[in-house]
Amino acid sequence: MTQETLREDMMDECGHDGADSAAPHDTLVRIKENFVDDSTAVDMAEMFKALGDPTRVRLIYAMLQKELCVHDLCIVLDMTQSAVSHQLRYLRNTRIVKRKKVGKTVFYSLDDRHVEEIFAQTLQHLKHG
Amino acid sequence: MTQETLREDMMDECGHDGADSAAPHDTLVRIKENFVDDSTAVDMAEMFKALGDPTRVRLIYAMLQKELCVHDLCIVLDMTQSAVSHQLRYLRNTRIVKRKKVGKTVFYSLDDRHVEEIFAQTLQHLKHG
DNA sequence: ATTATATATGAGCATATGTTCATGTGTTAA
DNA sequence: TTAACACATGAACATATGCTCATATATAAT
Repeated sequence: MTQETLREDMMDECGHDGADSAAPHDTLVRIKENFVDDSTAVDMAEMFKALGDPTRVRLIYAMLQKELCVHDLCIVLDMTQSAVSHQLRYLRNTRIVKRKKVGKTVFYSLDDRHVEEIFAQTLQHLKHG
Repeated sequence: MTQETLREDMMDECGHDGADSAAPHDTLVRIKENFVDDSTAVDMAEMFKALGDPTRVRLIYAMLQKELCVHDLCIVLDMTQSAVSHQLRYLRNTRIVKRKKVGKTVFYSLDDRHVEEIFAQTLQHLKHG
């Protein structure tokens, strides 16, 4: 066995199991049973992916200070309106930001207070390293 | 002006400025001055990017429960050793996990307590939506 | 020494991502 | 109605990503 997928029904014959260099069978079974739901993992990954781009991080930072329209976000980030608009759509689809239309102007703001906490924790992590 | 980059020196002539539909000049200047360092935004984005994949989310979830060797992580995630190893390297390069070698076995564990908090906050965010 | 085990890694490939360019939609002003 | 403004969006293109396959390295067992 070199590269084929390891399946649950192989756990019994896995020579690794029980050796003191790896976790006992029961432990692995328990971890698998208590494991994250697949769709939850996907949802979390999508959330992080949404935060995983410098432009979007900067957009969020700007909106942390104040609700802003697209035009002003372009100025603050020094980027084209198209690029900013595309990224705002991304953040909107992920429900990270919300829109408020006033005349022909559209204001964007954060849709969730948790993002601020996530940012704070991440900054802590970066300082630690 | 349709698509060219908006620059700071354009803020004075920006007709948008001062209209009640957008932030006044001073506010934008202040936001730009207090703005995130570019390299900080990049670092944060890289951190989030590292968390922004279902496989890596699942790896982290497994290690939240217990330090585990590569072999056992393959079993828990039901993925090939190569795929898991590649992703572990990614997480290692981002300093999210650390290695501990015992004989020919390598144990991986989380290198930072903040990750747990970030995951908790993110779950809160997902529930809210 | 030879073989087996545990993990790491380079190359290749299909797909995803982020920006630009051009253009579309909706709203206000003249 | 026409023009101007604010924003949205599809197509295209270059780069990045995540997996597989084959193979390398390192340690242990025979």
